[in-house]
Amino acid sequence: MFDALERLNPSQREAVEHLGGPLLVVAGAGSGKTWTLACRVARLVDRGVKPERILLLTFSRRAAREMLSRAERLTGERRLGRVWGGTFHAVANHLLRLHGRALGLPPDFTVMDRADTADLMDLVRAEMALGSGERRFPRKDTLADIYSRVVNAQAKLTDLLERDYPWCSDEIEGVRAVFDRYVTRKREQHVLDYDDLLVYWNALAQAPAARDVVAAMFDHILVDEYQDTNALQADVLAAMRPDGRNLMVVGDDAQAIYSFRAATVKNILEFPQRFPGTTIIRLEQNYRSTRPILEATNAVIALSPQRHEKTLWSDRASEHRPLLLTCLDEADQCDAVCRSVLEHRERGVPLKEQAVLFRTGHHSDLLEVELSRRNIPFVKYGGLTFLEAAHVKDALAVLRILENPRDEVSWFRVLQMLDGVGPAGARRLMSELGDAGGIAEGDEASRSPVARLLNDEPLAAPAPSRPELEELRAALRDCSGADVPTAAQVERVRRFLEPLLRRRYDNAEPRVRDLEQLEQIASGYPSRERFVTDLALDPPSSTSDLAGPPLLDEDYLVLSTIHSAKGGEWDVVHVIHAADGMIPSDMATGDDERIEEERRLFYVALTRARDALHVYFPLRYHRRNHGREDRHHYAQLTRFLPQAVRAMLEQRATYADDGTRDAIAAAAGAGRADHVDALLRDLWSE
DNA sequence: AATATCCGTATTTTT
DNA sequence: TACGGATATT
Repeated sequence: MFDALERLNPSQREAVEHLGGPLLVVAGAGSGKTWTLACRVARLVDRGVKPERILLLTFSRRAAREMLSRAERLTGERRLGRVWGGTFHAVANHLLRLHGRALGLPPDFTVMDRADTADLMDLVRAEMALGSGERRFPRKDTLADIYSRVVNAQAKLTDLLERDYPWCSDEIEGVRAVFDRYVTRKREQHVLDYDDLLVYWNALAQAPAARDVVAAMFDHILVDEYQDTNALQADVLAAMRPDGRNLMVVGDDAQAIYSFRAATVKNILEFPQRFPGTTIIRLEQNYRSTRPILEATNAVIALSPQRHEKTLWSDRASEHRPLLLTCLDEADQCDAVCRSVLEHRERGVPLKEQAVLFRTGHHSDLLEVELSRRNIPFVKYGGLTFLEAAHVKDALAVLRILENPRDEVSWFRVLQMLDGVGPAGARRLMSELGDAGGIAEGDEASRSPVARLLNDEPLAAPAPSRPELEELRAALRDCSGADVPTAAQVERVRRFLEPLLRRRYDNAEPRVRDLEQLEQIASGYPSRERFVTDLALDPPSSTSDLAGPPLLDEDYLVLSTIHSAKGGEWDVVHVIHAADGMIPSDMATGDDERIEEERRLFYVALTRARDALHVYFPLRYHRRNHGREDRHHYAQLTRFLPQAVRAMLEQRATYADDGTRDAIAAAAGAGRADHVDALLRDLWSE
């Protein structure tokens, strides 16, 4: 412990040792933030603070685990597992199961994920016949977006619609009505959405009866990645620690990349005003990257018009500048990445110490195919669609009606899987089940919809659905026994679903295998409740989470969306698709705010590199789903690498310098006039 | 009247 | 792949 403290620089040590008033640590990329937090936790315990009285709020459960295991290595104590570590949402879930009763919240609530939220919105939207008028009304995903932003930003609907959704402003009455009904419905059903978790925590921390109990549970609160928290989360913190005593937040406004989740850098910028007496510490020495890499990344963020009040420096000398590699097209880019990865491996950098980063999940599709072909193992973080696949949601819906028979969205889903049952039929069956008292008060156990199904009560189901309905009954019955392990329940549900999947899909095999995978995941859980809650709050974040342990001792390359790479670092980082339209994503090119967020995103990607940074730019993109095979268009290098920044990079191309290719390179990389010529050429090049 | 099915379109990032 | 809208089928 003592050793570790010696190795800290003075600012880091101050952050570790600070006691008393509120503390804001502005920690630049690679400035040893995680290490400092881990040291602080270790030091607090060393001083006699009980681990279970420390609350460590992080951006992901992975980050909490990582920090706590470092702290354990420091103190040599195993007890740090008792530190309350995790996301705001996961911590809220635990606190509300313990103390939610004080707010009249049933302790057996279930948690809805984003898709469920949208589905419930859609149910309400359809009931109120809002989609069928002659005017267009926001879709379910838009409604869910708006709702979530209003709650998380603690904004007025009117203002938010005007500012961020002007095309929906005219429908404000309808939107309001949908929200009202949506809230009523989820209350009746004992379900909480993500936003509710924070809202209720906030209420709990302010409720006269509960306030003292909940706030008094913790002696110290530490928050990581504070630049990516939202107004509601800041309110929760203020409610837990009105005077900011023993409250520490760490973050970097230059790395704010979650405004789409209503996060706001205001939280970190205005922290000192909100908590008077704040001590501010800046961590400006970068230990991660070599000097040439840091110079380039500093240059990238310097072009941001917002002020970032710090300058990072490094004393890690190196001759190697970051590489900007121009490739012919995506296939060429894949080839270049694979070759570079293997070269680095030959020179002693294991695959695990290398990462390929990209803007969106599917940017790695082609690369994944190529890696498999060349037998290079990899895991992918972010952009996973596993839980979004219809058949996985179907399976989970069955488990969820067992867990919470009032869960309307799940019922709706399950009933529609039956042959001949569509939205209208599902609605009718539900009211038939519900009328008997399922949703009403009273003797719930015997009258819930599940109970009625189990009791073989007759239902007016359409003829083709009858046999499947009987199968569903059998499956529910088998799963609701007293000691059926979670994995066995998933297995039973899979057996029920298999024939339905084969009926619905041409090639059901991969889907059935997905359900086997789900069974694998379930086998790690002690209860169905923990399983369904965890899938909502801490879904598998990587393909290795899905594959299970066998991969763990092997070496594998890391593929990750930039968002999921937050907080990570690797010896060698490959950033692919450095083209306008990819980064910045053409979904985000509307207003300056969003462009600036894309710039920070690019900055986050670049600053993950310790020793080597390679940026790849494909000149041509083939338009796949667009009829003709060899249609393509020329890309422009990302606007975040203008000439002044490029001068700090080593620029190369994958191809030999013959005239034609030079011309293409110039056209795509340089001025707009040339770009126009390239577009012209595109007209006859096919 | 309700469901199945086909076709074209548009697909960010995540608790 | 999911959806919205249209048409075909039960």
